[in-house]
Amino acid sequence: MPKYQEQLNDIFTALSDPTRRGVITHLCQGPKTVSELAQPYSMSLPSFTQHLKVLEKSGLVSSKKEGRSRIYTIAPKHFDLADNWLEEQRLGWEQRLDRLDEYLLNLKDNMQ
Amino acid sequence: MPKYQEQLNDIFTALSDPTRRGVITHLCQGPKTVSELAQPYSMSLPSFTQHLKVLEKSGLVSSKKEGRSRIYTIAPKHFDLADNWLEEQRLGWEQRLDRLDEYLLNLKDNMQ
DNA sequence: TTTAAACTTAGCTGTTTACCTAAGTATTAT
DNA sequence: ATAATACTTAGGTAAACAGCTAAGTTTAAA
Repeated sequence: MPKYQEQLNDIFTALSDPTRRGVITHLCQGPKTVSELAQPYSMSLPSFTQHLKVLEKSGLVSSKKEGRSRIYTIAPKHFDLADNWLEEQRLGWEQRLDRLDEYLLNLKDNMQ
Repeated sequence: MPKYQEQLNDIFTALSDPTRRGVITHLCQGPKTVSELAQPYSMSLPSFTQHLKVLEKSGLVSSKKEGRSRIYTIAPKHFDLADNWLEEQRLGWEQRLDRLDEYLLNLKDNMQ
């Protein structure tokens, strides 16, 4: 499978879970440690860090270790991949609808 | 779980598979039957129609039976949910970066 | 130098997902 | 009426996912 497709798989998989979307929303307010991120959720830490790994694999966030904490940061660049894919689809059907419009307008003209 | 969150779950899950993204891209060219959609994929029909069900559950496509065929159509409105969520996150961190910029500018001014 | 904090690793369980084959139903063509 | 087309349903398997507890490691504080 092409790398681009795998990236989209990972990104959309990462976004398909409410806990992970929540983490992203929190990270938009700035970098945070694992325990800061985990605090709002009633989930064991190992379960929670699994979600963080899924997010990091997708490239939507990155992390680095500082002392005994790990700090997560949002990685805006990877959002563009998701955005762009959605935008391309939209472009596809809009072009199609434009052609359809044109066709219908021609049809109307020819009927007068 | 709130309905909006479940919708996002379903939409991003639907988009997390390359076969399903492919179907969406094909449907952007106009409505198609199950067998037209299935034709490019080397997969059993029951496996393929399962993907179509996932897509339909997400609301990204809709279908109706016509004779012995089922015709699938893209449902643009539901793309906005995904788009909007991504846009909101982007807004979140951009506002934060703006505040940070302002802060740093002030800092610089006060140092002169 | 012990103790506490902040993760991390290992290993287990139930559920969902992605595929398959085989057989069934409904509609259309002959 | 028969046969072919276009799905649909039923049921099975292997792998991935989301959660858990218990036990480890590394770093910082007392």
